[in-house]
Amino acid sequence: MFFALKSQLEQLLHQAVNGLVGSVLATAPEAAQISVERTRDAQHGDFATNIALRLAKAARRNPRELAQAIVAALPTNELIERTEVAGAGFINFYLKAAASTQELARIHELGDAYGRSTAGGGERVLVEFVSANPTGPLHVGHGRQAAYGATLANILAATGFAVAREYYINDAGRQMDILAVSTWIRYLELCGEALPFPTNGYRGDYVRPLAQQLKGRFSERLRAPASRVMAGLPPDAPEGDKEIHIDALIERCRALLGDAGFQAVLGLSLELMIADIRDDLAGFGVEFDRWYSEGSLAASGAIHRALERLRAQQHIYTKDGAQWFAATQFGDEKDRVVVRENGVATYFASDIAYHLEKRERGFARLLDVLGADHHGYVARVRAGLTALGEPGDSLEVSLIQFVNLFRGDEKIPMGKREAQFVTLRQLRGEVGNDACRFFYLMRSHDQPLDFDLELAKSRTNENPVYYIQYAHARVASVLKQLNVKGLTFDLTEGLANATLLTGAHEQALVQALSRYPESLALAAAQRAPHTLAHYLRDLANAFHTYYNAEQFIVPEAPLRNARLALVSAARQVIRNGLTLLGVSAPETM
RNA sequence: GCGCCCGUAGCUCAGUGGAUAGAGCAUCGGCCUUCUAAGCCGAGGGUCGCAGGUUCGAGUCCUGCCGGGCGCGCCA
Repeated sequence: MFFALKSQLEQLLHQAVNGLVGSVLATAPEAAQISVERTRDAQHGDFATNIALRLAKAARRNPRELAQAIVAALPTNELIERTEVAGAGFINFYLKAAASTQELARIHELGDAYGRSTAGGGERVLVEFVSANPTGPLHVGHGRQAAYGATLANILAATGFAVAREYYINDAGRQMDILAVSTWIRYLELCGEALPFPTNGYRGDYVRPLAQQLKGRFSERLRAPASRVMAGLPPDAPEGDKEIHIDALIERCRALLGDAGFQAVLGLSLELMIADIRDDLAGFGVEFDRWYSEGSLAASGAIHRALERLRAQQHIYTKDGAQWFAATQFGDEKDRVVVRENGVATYFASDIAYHLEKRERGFARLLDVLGADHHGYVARVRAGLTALGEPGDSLEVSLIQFVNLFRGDEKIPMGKREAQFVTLRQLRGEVGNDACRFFYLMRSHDQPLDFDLELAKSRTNENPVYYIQYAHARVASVLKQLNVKGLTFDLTEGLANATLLTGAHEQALVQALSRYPESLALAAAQRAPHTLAHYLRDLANAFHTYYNAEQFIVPEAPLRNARLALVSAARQVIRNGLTLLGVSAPETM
């Protein structure tokens, strides 16, 4: 069984502290309190714990005195060189060189699996992300959600959770009707009809190919004369109301095409939009286990069942002709409509049913990745789950702040209308997947992101993504040079001579490598992929510093192999980390 | 008005209640005859928005204020 250095020390500390219960300590402290941390300054050793400071008050002891007692109770261990009590009552751990060599051997032994853990205990987690309406192509904001969700799912899977990735398709409701009408109007134009495009329709160019496909499949069988389409319709904006106008247009479309015809237009539009989104995400390295249709919830009766359960618990009441869920009783700020006056269930009703269904499928933890503008939604969905008897904390939401695109100093407007550069596909095409994923991930998700296209495209030292990839490529290049010189790398000899790696840069690099499992665990626990990006930057820095300070391919075989064992371990860890981020680890650059 | 997120170096941002607050960029000065200079080394640069509070200890937790972003539909 593999344990990271940090958890090995924590186990020792755990034993020591529990050994003092009954004598020095009255009661055993919570396990979470017993932790060790990396020191910031080598003066304080490799790891340190503040446990004595935390327990001093309850134990009615001087912190330093308590620290001494804990140190005395610490089991001996082959990793620890010495311990000391320092400052206000910290316990500092100094590790033996053997700890470094042991870690180096582990990296080579475990390879791609180095850093992985079973911390999640196989808990089933459903990560739902992107879930953008299929009424248009994905934009740069969705890209950030895609990068975050996919990477978080990777990180959770690597730390022992049973992860499923899901995209919820909002394929029911009025927005889809509007898409269908938009396609149809463009289709009529292709057929030669002249008619105004509705103000509230989807005006983007992406609708035209949908119309072309429609015409290819149905020829002119769905054609209606413009005069019949427009006859007697309430006026569009600016004279009239654009909402009333488009609703009337939807009804006219249904009347002229019949339900089957309308469904054909809608179905094809939806199918093509989803295909486009799926293709875009796949091209971005983002795959889902399931694409879940909102419409299927109504069809399967899931919405009806969820509402019946709420009704049975007396959590639904009628007011103004609509049915309301008493969300305020479960922590929401106001009650919410679940069935409108016209008898149609709301989007929120679908969402309750969907989240309930996720729980029924056996997911212990529901992790929703949403745009920051959806934050008002969290309380009501949680209220719904709670009312249905599900634990409120089984739902966890990561809110992803907005993306501002810049070209140098110039901000690119993101208006829906004629914004010239808004889609994820265009962004990927311009800056490339690697820079794209990395830029999305290098900032904390709860911080708005300024995405500078010039910077992301630049192949210079200003661009952080290449810095990490370059470290990886450099190792590959060193090993290539080795072959050119007619030498081979003997890993066994390298590991056997790892004690030769005593230089400051070598120690720093080993230390950076051994932090990887901790970094991964932290990224998982905090749902914070950006911490992994920062870690990889630090690791690359330790490598580049070493690279510039020492020659690896030296004449003496033992030292050469030891150094190659070290740098190839660095290559392995960089690759492991970049893979989780969805960034490639190139052999050459 | 209410709710959520945020305020840290000139700029963009890290910073799981812990020891002297850190990176990158920008600025200035060094390093290629040597495994890829997309690299390395060094220097300067801070009232962690403001004011209280909790704590042995606060950039981090609590309250208030100031400033910014987002949200408050029988839309999705």
